[in-house]
Formats: sequence, C-alpha cells, structure tokens
Amino acid sequence: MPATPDYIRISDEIATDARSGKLKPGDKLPSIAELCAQYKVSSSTIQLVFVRLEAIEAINRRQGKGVFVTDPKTWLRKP
Amino acid sequence: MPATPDYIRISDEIATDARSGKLKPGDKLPSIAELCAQYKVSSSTIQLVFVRLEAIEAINRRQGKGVFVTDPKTWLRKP
DNA sequence: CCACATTTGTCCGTATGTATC
DNA sequence: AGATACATACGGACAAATGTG
Repeated sequence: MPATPDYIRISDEIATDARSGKLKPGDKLPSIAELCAQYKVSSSTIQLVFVRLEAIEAINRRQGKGVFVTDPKTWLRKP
Repeated sequence: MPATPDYIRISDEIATDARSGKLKPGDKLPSIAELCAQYKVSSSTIQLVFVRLEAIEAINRRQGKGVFVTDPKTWLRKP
C-alpha cells in the first residue's frame, strides 16, 4: 500500500497543530528552508503543501515576509 | 500589476468552464500532456493546478484513468 | 537612495513509481 | 507485455517583496 504522500502528511500535521492550538491564528510558520530541513523534503514539496493549505484558506502567504496561519474556524475544510 | 500565475489562471479557467456548463460533472479533463500543450506550460504546473482544484474538491483524480470534474454545487469555494 | 541578505513565489525538466487499459 | 496516464518528489533557476544597514 502506498504510504501517505509527504505533501499530504505535512499539510495534515500543520493543520493538526493549528487545530490543537499549538499554532495560533496569525502565527508565522518556519521558513521554507527550515521546513525542508525539519521534514527532510525539497522546497518543491513544501510549495505543494502551501498551495494545498492556501486553497482551503488555512494559511496566508506573504512574499518576502512569511506564511501565516489563519483561524481554523474560517477554513473551508479539514485537510 | 503582477500577472496572474499560470497555475492560478489555468485552475480558474477550468473552474469557469465547469460553472458555465462547458464542463459537466463527471467529465474527464484532457490528459496532462494535452493540457501542457494547450496552455504551453510544464507538467509540474498542471500538477499544481490539480492539487489546487482537488483541495477544494472541484476535481477527482484517479491514477491511470484520468481527472474528473465534480459538481460545482459541492465545491468548497469558487476558485 | 542603494546594496545586501532573507524569504517567499513561480516555473521548469527530469526521474521514478503506480494504476489502468 | 506494452502503452497510456496520473502521482510524487527533487533540484535548480530566476523573480519579487521585505527588512536592514
């Protein structure tokens, strides 16, 4: 059986952290470089994570500043 | 003004076609190779489009078979 | 204003795996 | 067996926004 793809697993973990309160609305995620190191994946995979989380409005990406978590209450679904 | 990124523009066009009825629920999208040719982008960009559309449940991806449009009424939002 | 470092943003080409026909 | 098609992941190139000095 196929293991869960990295980009699904990582976005689910971030979503879980936000729902549990470990990440709060407005919190800035680690930089892409740090997330790459933390999860041992490439930046392309992290970008996939961001596209997926952004599509459901779970994060807010601001070029040059960072990626910020939104309030889970406003998410379109639980990824 | 920043040009709209390809993966946003393409997923918006597909969404518009589905909403207008040009694409109907259950319709199969052209193959990745055909979409690459049609929009003159790489397969990586098409995969970004798919991840984005799948996140809002606008498409259903079936490995080896194709990518199918869902009913816009069930989408999580209008991309 | 300018230079620089940091960070995110987009896109590409390729490799490999898996499912279907 | 072979062809087709989608799935995941990588690494790199370059652009754009921000902040600091």
